[in-house]
Amino acid sequence: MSDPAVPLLPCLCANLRRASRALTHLYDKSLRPLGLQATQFTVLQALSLTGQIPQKGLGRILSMDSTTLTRTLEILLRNGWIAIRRGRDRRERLLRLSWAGEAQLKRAVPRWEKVQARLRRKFGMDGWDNLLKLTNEVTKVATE
Amino acid sequence: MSDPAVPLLPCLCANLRRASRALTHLYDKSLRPLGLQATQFTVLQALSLTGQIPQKGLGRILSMDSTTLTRTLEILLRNGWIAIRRGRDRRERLLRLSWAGEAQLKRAVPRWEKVQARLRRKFGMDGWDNLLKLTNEVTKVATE
DNA sequence: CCCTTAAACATGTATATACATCTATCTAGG
DNA sequence: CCTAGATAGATGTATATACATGTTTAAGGG
Repeated sequence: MSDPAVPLLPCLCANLRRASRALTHLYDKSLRPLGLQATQFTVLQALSLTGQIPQKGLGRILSMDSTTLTRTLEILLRNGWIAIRRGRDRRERLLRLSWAGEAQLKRAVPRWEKVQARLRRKFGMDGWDNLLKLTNEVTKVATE
Repeated sequence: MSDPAVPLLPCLCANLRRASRALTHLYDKSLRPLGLQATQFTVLQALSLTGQIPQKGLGRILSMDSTTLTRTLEILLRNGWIAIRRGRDRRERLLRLSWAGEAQLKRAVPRWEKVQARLRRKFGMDGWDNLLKLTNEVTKVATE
């Protein structure tokens, strides 16, 4: 009781990173049968929402360094889940889901929904919305 | 306006990971002059709070795989910031801060406090407490 | 005491992440 | 047109992260 399994850490970053590790574990476990990691799923889902988009733009949306994205896109490309072409600005790479990528996303979504639903149940509607809102706020504040 | 720079993502994991990346960036920037990463600072601070503790126990507190910790501890050891000895149970490694580690932590704390204070100002007391509580809750729920 | 099983940690491998630096391309002045 | 500066992305390097697997030690049952 005085020695909880998950003690509150004094550092917001430490708390958030720990939560991120723990939560990612859940999503990863659920997606593992499809050979997908949470990050990869996120990119596929984001591409599905945005449609064709330059790498830089996707990086901004995900608050992810463009060079980090380069490595993840390499994996998605290797698996045939995305297609890349040069933009009119020939420095840009325009990204989009491939057919196989859409199919993979479609396979993944039910599993993802199950995890989401389970967590929504555990947190309650209010806790859930609060969480989304607050984490979004963190990103905004940290990005300014 | 209809295309915010930081759109709310439908996936809790994606939101949390994004916030984690953005927030880590702040802490890392602040600690960089000391050659410390946020994760390393977290381990030093945790060791300062717990005192001597086996690797497994530290992993549990941080919701971090023990093998992940092995690699981070390697870095801390290389820098002379921690000391490791075998436990009575000779499988265990008992971790503690070294003198240099305490000194390094002491150098880092003022920078860390500045970031924390700045964020606390931005979120307000309530938002701050809420954030700590909620992220802690996420860890608990995801760990069950 | 021996054997089986389990626990703690190490190691190999793959991905996630970002910084420093480099190349190619674009843009704005002249 | 040309050049200087800025931007998009690639590459090298280091750390963060976890899984599968291997090694050592402990604990328990015969």
